[in-house]
Formats: sequence, structure tokens, C-alpha cells
Amino acid sequence: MTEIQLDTEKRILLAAKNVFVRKGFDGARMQEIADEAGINKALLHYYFRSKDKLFEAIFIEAFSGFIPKIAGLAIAETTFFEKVELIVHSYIDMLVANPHLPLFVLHEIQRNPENLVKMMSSMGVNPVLLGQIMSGISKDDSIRTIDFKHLLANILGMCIFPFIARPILQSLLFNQNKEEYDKYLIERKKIITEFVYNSLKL
Amino acid sequence: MTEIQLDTEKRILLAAKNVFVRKGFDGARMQEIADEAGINKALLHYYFRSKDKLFEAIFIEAFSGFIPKIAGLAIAETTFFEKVELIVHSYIDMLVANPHLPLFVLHEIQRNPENLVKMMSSMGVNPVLLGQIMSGISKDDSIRTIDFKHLLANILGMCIFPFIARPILQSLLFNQNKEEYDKYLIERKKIITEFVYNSLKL
DNA sequence: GTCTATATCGGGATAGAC
DNA sequence: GTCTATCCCGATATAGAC
Repeated sequence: MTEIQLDTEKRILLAAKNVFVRKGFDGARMQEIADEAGINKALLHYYFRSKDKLFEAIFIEAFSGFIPKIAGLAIAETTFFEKVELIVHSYIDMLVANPHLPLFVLHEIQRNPENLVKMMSSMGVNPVLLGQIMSGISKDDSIRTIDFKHLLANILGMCIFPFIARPILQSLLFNQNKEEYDKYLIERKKIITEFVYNSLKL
Repeated sequence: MTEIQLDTEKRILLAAKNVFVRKGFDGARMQEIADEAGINKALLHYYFRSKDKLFEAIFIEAFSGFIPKIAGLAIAETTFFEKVELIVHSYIDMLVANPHLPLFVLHEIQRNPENLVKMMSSMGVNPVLLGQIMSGISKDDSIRTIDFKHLLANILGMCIFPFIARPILQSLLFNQNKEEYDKYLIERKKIITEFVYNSLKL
């Protein structure tokens, strides 16, 4: 992290992100955030008026990182399978760097579903945009026909699942060997790309 | 539910399951469980000594339903692809009936990872058993070679993801249309089966 | 801006009557 | 077994000195 001394607000946001992501909203304690930021509770309320407000600030940032950056890819001058490879690789790299992000986002999204739609549209993600990408794919006649909605869920599911289910899978498949599991996660970049390729090529 | 009047303990367990699954351990309130069971808080502590104990009882049941029943399939006298189809269909049917189960289990598994291994082995799920299934698959030379660990994550990921990410995807892909999303979930039984088939057949 | 001290409240747990 | 009343701690939030 190389924190040569960030200003207080930054330190709070960093600490809050760590604690909220690890514990969820209900499990997180203002005291723990204060400790991790090297300050006291009162100062948290000085910068952010309430726990809710602080959480909101964290969540927006986390959520935007979690939504796949597929918009840009829609226009890119590459083949369909190169796009898939790019999505899978960059997404898994992001997850390796932020392994607790998915479960955090998914859990808190259900706690407060109303805010979701607002955040989505404020981020420029909407069904219309996705419809355009959709039609772009079905035009490619070198691949098998597949509904974009299903393809998206397939790819994201295969990428995300091993991260959110890590405690189960690491025990079930690797006898709790952490290093082996990290290797497994990296392997999946190639595996998933090939899996999609084999399934859709004609 | 047709509850013509279950005995108190059953009513508590049912109410607790609903509340815990909806809110998670930290978010759940003993008061809310009591209300939903039609009793008061004190009686909860009479039947189950603490919130932790009550949760434990719920979680074991929920967790065992969540672990795929793949053990029996290992011996079944069917082709590989028929096994895949059977797993996908029965698993998605289970998820349709219990849509909140996955996120609940996944979240609480991280809250208390130590208990996990015990529960796994007490349920007879272990790497050795999975190793046997693994070798059973690689023997089948009518399919492309794939590491069972990756295939398992692929299938489970594709099945589970649309359920845990429902609030995002329903907004992103279906403009919040609930009925359309339910249809989409059912469609996935066929889609996933075919996706795996196309990817692995030779 | 940052601290200590304190108000306030919610929620898990218990006592004890019926 | 089931209830009401209460204890008690922990956690958010605020007051106010420096």
C-alpha cells in the first residue's frame, strides 16, 4: 500500500473499505474502522456524518469497479473471441486484486435494492447499450447463435464463482492448500476462454 | 406453506431460516424471528440458548442442501452428458425453490470458515471422493479432456450466478421485469447443458 | 481537526410469575 | 411452555475541550 501518510479522509476511506468489505455493513464496527485508520470514532462522524453515509461512499466506488467494463469493448476492432479473452483476463485479474469485492457487492445489493437502479443509470449502464452489444454479437456468423444475456451470465458466473466460493472449494478440491488455489484461479483465465471458444466456434 | 399449526420448535426454525436467509447473521434480529414465529423473544432462548446456537441449527440444514448431490451420480449408469444434464436441472430447480440460499451460505461461510471443514467431512464430502469422480470423467474418451476442478466451477458458477446477481441482472438485462427474469432462469437449464455439451463433445 | 467523555438506544439474554 | 419485565452491554452518535 505504501502509505507514507495519506490525509485523514483518504485513510478513513481506505480503512472503511477494508472493514466493510470483510464484514459487511451490519458486521462492520465504527470502532474497527477508526482503529484501522489510526484515529478515533468521533473523527469518523466529523468527516462522514453517519455510518450509512460512510458506507454509501465506499459502496459506490466498489460497485463501479465490479460492473464489467464492457461498454468500451462494444466498439473495439477485434474479433469476438479476442473480446471474450480480454474480458475474462482483465476481470479475473481485478478479482485476484480484490477477492472480497464480489460477495460484498452482491450481499449489500440485496440489503438495499432500491439504490441499485439509480446507481446503474448514473453510471451509464442500461439495457439499450447492452442491446447494441447484443446485436453486434449475433451479426458474427463465425460463432454459434447464443442469447447475449445467457452468454454474459455464463462468463461472469465462471469468473466470479471460484472467488466467492473459495472457502468451500479450497477445502473441497485442494485440501485447504492456499498456494494451489491461487494457481487454480490463474489457470481459469485460460480455461474459461477456451471453454467459451470451444462451445461457440463453428 | 400450509401451516395448520406446527409445534413451536418447528415454527421457530422456519421463521429463523427465513429471517437469517434474508438478513444474514448480523442483520437478523431475534425480535423479528419471534414475530415471524408468532411468539416472543424469551421463548427463543428457551428452545435455543443463544442466537449463535439457533443460527447453527439453521445453517447446517441450509448448507447441506446447497452442496451438490454429486456423490450418487458417480456410480450412476448414464453417459457423461446425461449426468451433466441431471446436475444442472436438479440444481437450478433447487435454486428456484430457494433463491436466497446461495448468497446466505456463501456469506456466512466467510464469517466462520473454521466450522466449514468439520461440516464438510461430517457430510462425507472429501477430496478423495471427488478424486474418484474425477478419474471417472477423464476415462470417457468421447469428450474433450478437462480438469474436473474447472468443470465443476464452470457448471456451478453458471447455475448459481444468475440467482445471486439477480438484482443487478434483472435491472441490467430485463428492465426490472420479474416475470421475464423467471423465464430466463428456467431457460438456463437448457442453455447451460448445451453450452457444456458443445464445449466438450468431440 | 482531533481528542475525551458521555448521551442514547437497540438488542441479546435472563429472572421470575403464571 | 409461555409470558412480561428487566438487565446489561455494545455500538452509533454527539458535546465540548484543546
